[in-house]
Order: sequence, then C-alpha cells, then structure tokens
Amino acid sequence: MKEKQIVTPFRSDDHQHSTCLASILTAAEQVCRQRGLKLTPLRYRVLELVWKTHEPVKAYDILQILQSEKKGAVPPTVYRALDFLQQQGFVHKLESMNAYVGCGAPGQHHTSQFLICHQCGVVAELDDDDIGQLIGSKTDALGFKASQLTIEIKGLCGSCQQA
Amino acid sequence: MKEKQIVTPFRSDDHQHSTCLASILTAAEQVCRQRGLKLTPLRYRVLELVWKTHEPVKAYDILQILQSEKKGAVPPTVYRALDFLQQQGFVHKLESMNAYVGCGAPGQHHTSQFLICHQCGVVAELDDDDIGQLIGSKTDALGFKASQLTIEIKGLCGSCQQA
DNA sequence: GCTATAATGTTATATTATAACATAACATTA
DNA sequence: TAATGTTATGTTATAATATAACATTATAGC
Repeated sequence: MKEKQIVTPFRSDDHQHSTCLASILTAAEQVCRQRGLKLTPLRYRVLELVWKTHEPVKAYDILQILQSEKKGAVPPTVYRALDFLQQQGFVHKLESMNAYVGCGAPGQHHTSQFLICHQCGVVAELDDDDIGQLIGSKTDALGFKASQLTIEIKGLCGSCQQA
Repeated sequence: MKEKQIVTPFRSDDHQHSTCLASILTAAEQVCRQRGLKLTPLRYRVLELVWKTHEPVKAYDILQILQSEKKGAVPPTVYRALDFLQQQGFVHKLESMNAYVGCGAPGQHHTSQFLICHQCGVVAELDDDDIGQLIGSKTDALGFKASQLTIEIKGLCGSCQQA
C-alpha cells in the first residue's frame, strides 16, 4: 500500500477553498474525537485561521485577528493553540519562515517536505517516501539516527513561472 | 569529478580543533582576497566565534562575547557580520534553531544538508549530490523551480548512541 | 457536589532581528 | 592631495517572535 505522495498540492485555478477547508476541519474534529482530545472553539478557530489560505500564516497575524474578534487574546493564547495543533499534526511550522501552514493530512503521521513559492506564497506539502528513504539511508551510513526532519524548498511554482 | 559528500564530519576523538580552525580561517582570508572583499577584524572575529566549536552558536551569544571584548557591540554589529559571512558562504544559518554554524567548505558554492545531534549539539554538514538530485527531480516533476533548500536533520550522532 | 486535570487567562519578560540614520574608514582619481 | 564615492561600522530605537510563571476557570470522572 503506497502512501499518497502529495499531501497538499499547488491549487488549480478552480480550487474551491471553502470545500477544502470544510473537509479539513471535519477531519480534524474526527481525529480529536477518536483521540479523546478537545478541539475547543479557540483551537478550532486558530486552525481555521491557519487554513484561511494555502499560504503560511504568522502567529502574530493570527493573534491580531483573534484580538479583533474577542478581547483578551495574547501571545500565549495563540502559541498554545498552535502547539496543540502541531502536536496533533493539524498544522506544521515552517522553520525557515517562522510561520505556520495547515497540514493536508490532519493527524496522520508522516514526514513532510514543503515547497514554498516565493512569488505567490503558496505552500505545497509532500510526503515523499523516496526522499525520506534516501535521507534515511544516507544518515544510517554515517551512523546517525535521524528523528526529526526539516525540509523546506523555496522556489517558483508552475503558475508563477508562466506569469 | 565527484564532489566530496561530507563537508564537515562528526569529529573523531582526536580532532585537533585549533588546526581545524586555523585552516578554515586561512581559507576564508584567501577567498576574500580573491573576491576583493574585506574580511575585517570584526568579521574575522565573528567567524572565529562561530567556529569556536562545531556546535551552532546564537547571535546573542556572539554579541555577549563581543561586548565583553570591546564596548559598543550591539545587535546590528553581529547581524551584519553574520550576513556578510553567510553571503560569502563562510557560515550557515540553521533555520530550525535560529543559530549559526561554520561552513566546512568556505566560499565554495554548494547545497548543504545538516545533521544535528540533539545530545552533544555537534553539527555535521553534507553536500550530498544524490539528495540534491532526487529533490531536483521530484520538484521538476511538479513543475516547481527550486532555488533554495533548507534541509536540517536532527537526531543522535554515532558517539552519543553508544554513550 | 468534589476533586483532579486540562484549558485558558494574565502579566511579565526573554529572545531574535531589523529599520533608519550618522559617522568613519578607505580607495579612486581629478 | 583634496574631493568624492563607496563600504563598513556606530548608534538609537523598535519590531517581531516566543516563553515563563502563576492564577483562574471549565470539564470529566468519581
């Protein structure tokens, strides 16, 4: 059984984001139910905000929105929610940008490689076994026991090359 | 002509760091001479400090040392020197740690993969063509034109697994 | 209801990084 | 060698990112 290699693709022109978002949120709710965890209104709202687009979102941008919606939001409010969402595999942090993106396979354990278009800002997420395995074999050969991978690739997506 | 795949290895027990450091500094001086750039005392000192060990160094740790050596150092002092050193390929930034490591092939153009031991903190730098090419072929297949790679792998180095 | 735990609220501060403008050092050449 | 342009550094201030520590509230299980 082969895993799907593209977790979150670059979107086609006819991408229906409301549908996309709805199915992600439903999936996250389901995972939480299964795990006996609480996807509280706050966590749910932060997940929605991260998934507002397919572009990375900054913690303080989320904070600003939360503050505009309801008094009392402060940095820990956001970072705790993000921590929870990351732990459950609902969002990923892009280390090279200090920003967060939604995960296209919420809750499923996988490694990720991110393609980040520096023109339009859109992020695609891969879970490519070949890359994972090659890195595994290379690190093994050096006697290194890898436990956490950060792979972030910046460049130009297809649409932006044409434009 | 095959490139050397291991730019900076995990050190053996008999690693002579003063020799290692000296040859790196000499190489950097040479590269600057060739390029008509100035490896000023400040830049040289920052490069030395980054290379004090094979572990990542924080900008503000460098700042503290500079301040203890001579009044007047402030954040821009350090960040400008680091920017120069990065541009010339003398140091790399580890995005996942907000920290800096010396480059084992100063000034030579290459892509890097970093292995970071979370036990001892030591960083090894690879320039593995296979990894680079695999990622290239994968991104090409998606119509993505990659221009900048961030590959940082955390885990346990050989020595730390034995201990 | 009581209690343990998890979640959120609250205040303060730590850490990382840059903007913007001023001065100094240095090289080129008029 | 004085004038000029350029690069590097000094200086002040602040922006951006993130966490510590402790208080309170909500919730679930008993």
